[in-house]
Amino acid sequence: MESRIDRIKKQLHNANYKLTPQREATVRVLLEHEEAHLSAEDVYLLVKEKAPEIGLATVYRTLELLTELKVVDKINFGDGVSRFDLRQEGAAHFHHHLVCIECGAVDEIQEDLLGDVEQIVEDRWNFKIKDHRLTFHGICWRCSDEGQEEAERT
Amino acid sequence: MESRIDRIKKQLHNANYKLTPQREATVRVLLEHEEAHLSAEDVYLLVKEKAPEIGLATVYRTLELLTELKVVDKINFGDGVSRFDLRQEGAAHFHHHLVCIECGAVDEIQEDLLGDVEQIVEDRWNFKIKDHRLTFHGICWRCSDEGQEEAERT
DNA sequence: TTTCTTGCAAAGAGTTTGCAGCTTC
DNA sequence: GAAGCTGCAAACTCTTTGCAAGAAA
Repeated sequence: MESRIDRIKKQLHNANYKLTPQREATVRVLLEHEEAHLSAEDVYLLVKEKAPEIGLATVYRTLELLTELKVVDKINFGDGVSRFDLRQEGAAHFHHHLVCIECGAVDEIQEDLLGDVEQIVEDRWNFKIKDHRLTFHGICWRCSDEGQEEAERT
Repeated sequence: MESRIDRIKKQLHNANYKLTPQREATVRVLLEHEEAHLSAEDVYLLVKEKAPEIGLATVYRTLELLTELKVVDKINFGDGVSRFDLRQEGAAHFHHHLVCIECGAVDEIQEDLLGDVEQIVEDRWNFKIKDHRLTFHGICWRCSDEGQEEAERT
């Protein structure tokens, strides 16, 4: 069976790029931290653990490349850094995020909840949708549970 | 009748801030360019036309203040700059955006299209929604009207 | 060889901060 | 006169770029 990294390798080759050791190390870090929403700096530090000679610029260049090939999505939660998310294979659209304003946790919603909404937007605004970004800000289940337990305990 | 700027002035006073000439000039620029999604630099240049002595830092500080008071929303379309949007008065939620990947235009959708979706998210993920950000990326009506040949050539 | 890729350091862009002077109450 | 606010310049953070050296086809 073909592994995920093999398929990414093919995608690179198809676009005339090589899967160098540095690029492979970067991709592996992304695969090993799929739901972590890592910043470039995060990725750099993690790659460095295995391949200490790598430079930050290479990580940036690799992430840019992967974004271009739509292997990852570059996202921005408004905290000043770009974060990178592996795109689900075969996913037509980008997944959604739940950002907790209490603890900062970011959860993912893989389901596409926007089918109807997109239809409306395309028809009513005559806008051909290629992708979307949907983020909810609020209180996650962990934080609202915590409050409750604490309330119950006392 | 009470003007919009009066209401903003009150909001400031309630939070123990003053509406200084510099702050007023900044707010006026925002009011005069409501759908423009101005960056801090844009605002600075526009304010400068009327009040040339103003400093960029003051504009940044004012925008930060207005964001804190929820008079404006700080948004980010992934192009490296923060943009500032006056919040509709009385709007429970933030409006949505259509970003054209051809020409870069940003249109607004004031309607709240997410009622059903939010209900699902709150129930299924046990997440208390406070706000949301929804942006569609695609081709706007202007570009699909005029740029058809170019799109087909590639 | 020729082309692509890398690491380093420097540069760049956007934003924030320290501080002395100025307003306002 | 204390507190808040401003303009300026310097500092800071994140990201990109120039370049010489290295790896791969």
